[in-house]
Amino acid sequence: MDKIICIVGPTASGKTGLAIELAKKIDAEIISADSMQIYKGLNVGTAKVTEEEAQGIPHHIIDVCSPEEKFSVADFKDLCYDTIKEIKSRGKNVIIAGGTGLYVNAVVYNMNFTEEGADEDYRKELEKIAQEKGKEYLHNMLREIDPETADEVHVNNVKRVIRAIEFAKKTNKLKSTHIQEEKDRISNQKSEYEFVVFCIEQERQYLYDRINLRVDLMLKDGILEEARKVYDMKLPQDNTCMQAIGYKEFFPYFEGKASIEECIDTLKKETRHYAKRQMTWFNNKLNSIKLDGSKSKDELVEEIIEKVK
RNA sequence: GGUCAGAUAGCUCAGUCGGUAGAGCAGGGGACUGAAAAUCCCCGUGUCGGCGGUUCGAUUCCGUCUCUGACCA
Repeated sequence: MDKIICIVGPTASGKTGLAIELAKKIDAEIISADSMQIYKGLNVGTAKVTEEEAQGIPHHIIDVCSPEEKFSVADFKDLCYDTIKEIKSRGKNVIIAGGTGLYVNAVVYNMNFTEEGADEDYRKELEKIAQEKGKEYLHNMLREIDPETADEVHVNNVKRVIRAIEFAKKTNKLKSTHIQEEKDRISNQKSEYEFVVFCIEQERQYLYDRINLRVDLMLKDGILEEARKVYDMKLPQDNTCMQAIGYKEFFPYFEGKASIEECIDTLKKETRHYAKRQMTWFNNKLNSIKLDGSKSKDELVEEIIEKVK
């Protein structure tokens, strides 16, 4: 099979299980497209596959960083293409499964990233400006450099404003120009691989019930202990691990500022909100074939194989 | 049984000195190229508990009923 099957869907929609069933059928290995499963030690909270669940199917791009390390889409894209090549060279099929929309798009649309990456020091500098002189001041800075991007990015979205200014400084190019070039390229140029994307859809209420239930199961599986470990690492606020859902929500409890019940409710809520954002992405930013999540795994596996033929 | 509160959006509540009402949360929609599980934007009509009365006009005042809570027996 030349095609590479991608399985996306919101959190708790059943991607992991479906990917494994499919992999067994078509002799494939799985690449995870998940920005948090990248990290070692974040297991229960990120719903990382267990050895038992994996049923011998190799999983890639999991546990490739330690919690204090930085990782980005660009890193993911390169690593993913290398991994695809490596799996293919062994004569195996490739399945990409994951919930990080941007990561999936980077691979499927073969997004180009510029040579220059993030400049942490410059970001800090710009953050300081935003704090001292205000978000409007920073946004105006961007407007002078790249008015088109300034129109696109809302004043309050400081992270994006910072990135756009940083982009212009580091690459000597405007972000708006780069994005436009990329859009033109994507519509003209084919990637070396053919990707077929499937998106699992679940009825909203059912998905939310599943999320709530899954959080309860995570508690039994020791998410609290895991969160405690992350808390004790005392990583800086802007560290990626500190942003993962399932950890930071318990910090108020560790600090005696909230009850455990309150933290659990927050965690469930944040997970629901996250699922909503994922659905928006998958519906609007990625072309996919929809899968009815209420069907059995076997039915879905058949459906996928049929459509990929 | 009696007294006193309360009953307004899915939830918690605010408010209208009488001119049919608004916050937070929940929920919904959206944006997205190196932090993306992040970050950011937009969205509030609901018999103002039921029935009567006063009034040009009641969710607001009065009566009564129902329900909930607290206290007294």
